Amino acid sequence: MISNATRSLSVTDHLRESILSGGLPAGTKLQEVRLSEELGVSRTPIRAALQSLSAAGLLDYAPNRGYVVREFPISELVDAYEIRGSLEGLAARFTAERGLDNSQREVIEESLATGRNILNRSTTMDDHVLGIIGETNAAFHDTIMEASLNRLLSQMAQMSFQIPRVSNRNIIAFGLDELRQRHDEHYLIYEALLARAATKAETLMRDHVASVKFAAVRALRETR
Amino acid sequence: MISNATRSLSVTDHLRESILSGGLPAGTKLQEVRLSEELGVSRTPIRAALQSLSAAGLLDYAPNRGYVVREFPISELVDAYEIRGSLEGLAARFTAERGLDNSQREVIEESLATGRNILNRSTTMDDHVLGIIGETNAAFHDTIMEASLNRLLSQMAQMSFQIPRVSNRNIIAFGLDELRQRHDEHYLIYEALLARAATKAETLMRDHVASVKFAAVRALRETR
DNA sequence: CAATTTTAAAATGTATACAAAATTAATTGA
DNA sequence: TCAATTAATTTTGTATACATTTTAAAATTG
Repeated sequence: MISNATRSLSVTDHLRESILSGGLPAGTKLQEVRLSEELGVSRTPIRAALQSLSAAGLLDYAPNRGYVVREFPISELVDAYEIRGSLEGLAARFTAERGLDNSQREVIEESLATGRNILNRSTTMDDHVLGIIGETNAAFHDTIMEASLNRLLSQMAQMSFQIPRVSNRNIIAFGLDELRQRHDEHYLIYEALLARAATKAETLMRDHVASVKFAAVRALRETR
Repeated sequence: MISNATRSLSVTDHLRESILSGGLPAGTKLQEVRLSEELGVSRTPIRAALQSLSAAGLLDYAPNRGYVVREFPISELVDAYEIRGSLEGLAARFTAERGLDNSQREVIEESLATGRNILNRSTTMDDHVLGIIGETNAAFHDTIMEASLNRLLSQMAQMSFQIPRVSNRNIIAFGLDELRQRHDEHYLIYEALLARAATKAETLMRDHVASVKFAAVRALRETR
């Protein structure tokens, strides 16, 4: 199990992981005693975790009836990308208005350089490449979200990432060329941020996420 | 205390109310024993409530250090309206795409009629008028959010309402004429929804919320 | 036999006791 | 006196026992 400050937090991480990975499919009833026996802790941290995941939107809850892994209809999953586009667009706008500090610029520039390097060198798309791209992509998006200086926005973005398959780290496996296009868009967004062009940054970011959405929808169609 | 299915839920409602009303100002440390004595319940439901409000973004939490009522900088409050605008805009678009069912149309039409009536009859703005307008306004916005058929979106909108003073029920007290303008915008939005004009509905809704934002910002400036 | 009621089992909600961590107070030593 | 350390207190985290509600199984009745 993931190690954390408290058992409650560990259990929360563990269960979230199980749900997002599909180990606990939608509809699964999560019973406190069963889980406490399985994970070797008392009901107290289990209850805390269930409540937390319910607030995060991963579980359905009814008083006196407990928690159930909630269903994620495909339509909602597609919508989640639209929502992410709007939220990250807003984040880009706020960040353009407020500016990036030195350390934030550094992080973004490093993510751009690392991404550029691996995309130039690679001819095939293995797990290594996907892993690196996933990290640099997340660093880019997370930094902009952080620089927007808005907790509500960050919290909401966090929520949208808790929808299975909607995340900045899980790169949808489209071709290298497409990956390069997405990376070029990062450059353009960064330029707009440096130029403090708020509306442009917002539009570019929204369109960028929309492109990712198209790939995700295509991937979804193919796997089913 | 508010009556609910469980003590945990009652305590949650009670504390939320206290925070949003300003009874528990930002920075207040919420200690479990103290609250449990004050509210006459054990620590268990108190802990559940604190966790829930923390997930909702009203409290800051640190392991082994407890919960503190979080600060809401004015800038974040203004941003919250931008976020609301985007989210409700998306809701309008999804609803236009998916359509309203009969009962939803009924609710909206009744809210429009009730609002029209009271705005035509009234010459001054007392608490009665504000109460009715608040209700009809909330009914209008809530119904569209519900009709968007997207849980993530609804959940996020719910979050933005938990920021003090950002809510569809708390009408910012601008003049009757302005209230009439806002009400006319409701009509236009409803028309766009009926015509299934997705982009138009989204734009109208976003602009509508932006207008409310301007009034809110103005009101904030005056009260400080 | 089917439908309803009653009863038993199991699950969630709450209180409380104990453990561990953090905070505060007291003590020690320079 | 002041800093660092230690001890005491307070606060949060966890386990467990009991209460209440829900769910299921069994019994009853028409």
